[in-house]
Amino acid sequence: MTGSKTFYLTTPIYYVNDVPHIGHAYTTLACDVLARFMRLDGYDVKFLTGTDEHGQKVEKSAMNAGIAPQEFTDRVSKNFRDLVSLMNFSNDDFIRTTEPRHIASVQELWRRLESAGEIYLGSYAGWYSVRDEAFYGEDELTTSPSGKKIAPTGAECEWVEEPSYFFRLSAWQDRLLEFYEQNPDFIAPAGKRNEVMAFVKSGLKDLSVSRTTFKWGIPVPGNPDHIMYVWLDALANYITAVGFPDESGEYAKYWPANLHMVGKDILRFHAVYWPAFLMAAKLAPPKRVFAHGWWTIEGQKMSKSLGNVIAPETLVNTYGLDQTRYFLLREVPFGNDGDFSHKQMVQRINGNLANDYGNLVQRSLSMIGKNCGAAVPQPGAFTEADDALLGAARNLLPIVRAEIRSQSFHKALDAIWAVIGDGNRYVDEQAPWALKKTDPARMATVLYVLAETIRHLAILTQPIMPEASAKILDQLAQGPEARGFDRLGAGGALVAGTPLPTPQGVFPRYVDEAKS
RNA sequence: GGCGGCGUAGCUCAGCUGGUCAGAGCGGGGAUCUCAUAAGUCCCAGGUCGGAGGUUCGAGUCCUCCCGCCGCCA
Repeated sequence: MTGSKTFYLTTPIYYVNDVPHIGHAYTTLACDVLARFMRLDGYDVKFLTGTDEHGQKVEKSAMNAGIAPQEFTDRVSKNFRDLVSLMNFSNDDFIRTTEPRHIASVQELWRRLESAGEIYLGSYAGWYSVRDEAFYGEDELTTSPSGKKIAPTGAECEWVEEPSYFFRLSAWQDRLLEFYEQNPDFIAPAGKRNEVMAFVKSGLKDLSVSRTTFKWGIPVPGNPDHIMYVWLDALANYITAVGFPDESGEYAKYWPANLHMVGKDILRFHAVYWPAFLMAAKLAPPKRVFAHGWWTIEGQKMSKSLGNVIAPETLVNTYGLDQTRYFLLREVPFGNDGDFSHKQMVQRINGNLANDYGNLVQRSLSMIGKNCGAAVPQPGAFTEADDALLGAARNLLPIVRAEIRSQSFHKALDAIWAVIGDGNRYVDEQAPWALKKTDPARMATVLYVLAETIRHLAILTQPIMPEASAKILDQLAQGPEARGFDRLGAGGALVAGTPLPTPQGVFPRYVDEAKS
């Protein structure tokens, strides 16, 4: 699988203290589907995910748990590694920001920024609330009767000044705008791109990139009183994972990244700060950042207080793994916010998966099993209808490829499902059960066309639903070597006479227990 | 407050540079095949395309204003 075509994509590194929820699963799922697709399409793919393990809050949580920060993160980062196996993610690496490779990488990045004159030592001053651990702007504060400054949260603030290193972000405003202009696909969706550009146009201030108020982080080279700003630390994981500061090897092969997938809340860091850091360090910026949306649950925002946070495990256990993967990418145009509801999930499972896809496979394969000696039937000459269906199936790859590459997963699925619909219509029109008595040879041709169509569908649904698609391909006696996209089209066509196993249902209907 | 977006059939939404653009899916109603997971297929929605003006031979599709949502920024 080594070739000149490479594709490097990343999820954000997840804040290690979080408990994985549907949002984390969604982000990584989108990347997983893209990664699997590109691999099947012949690319040399590197797919990275991981955990962000530094910062004051981690330090405190560890203290509360009565253990050292490293031990604490070792423990909780497992939650995210478990998510990988739960969701059948195919990442090639799992990075943790506490790893030595990362510390070396970030410190080298710092040195390059510093030697390029992009970092200077100044002081960070402002109204600080110890209780909130946050700075507030003068205009956000109110004054109490006793003359104290009060934050919107009601916390008392004090004026503090601490030495801090700054990154000359203000100097990058014009170059960033130029970069956005020259790379119109750098930020997606388009609406988000406009927001980012408006933000940059409104003026950038130099960015504080070190703190002296906590210790759990990566020390600034040459001045260990300072701990690096968490985002500088976190963002650099993307180059750490390809071997930076070694710029040969994987770095040369994979960098710049083809895609950073992020939630919309962290777009600014990836679309403004990150390219600025990289360009300032004379490194190439990534090619694209995609900001996806949020999920609500049954119409309500997910929140701990409402108690409606959905664990990915719950979804998988309730509805099935591939069903969950399918739903998340089919239900909502990728990039938009979406709502998860039990009703819609059941609708998708029973309508799209069981009735449309599953049933097409089952009715076709079962007729072959019963009427064609459990082997791939011998086709005769193809009719116009046969060619139409086969043509639709064989033309799917370029359509699906274009959609997947632009992260329009829902459109890719729409295109595949259009052919599934064609397939079901074809069965009705050709009525092979009637041909069985009148024209067995024609029946064999019809069933062959169906099997060959299903082969295409199953190969193409592998990235979204790896397990279910594999089951279908098993039933067509297509081994692992016959499942790449290079086998799509007439060249990889099923060979008549190939013995087939007894077909089994792949997408069971979901029956609501409450109603039965 | 500034900038941007949105408001199209019950629901979720497609509709690029103005003239088959009044559509799809789901729900709902009706018909039908019987191979299949009580699955499939076919037909039916008369929605002033948020409101009011304007440009044009002609506007969901462009302009202005208003109303209602949402995002980003301050």
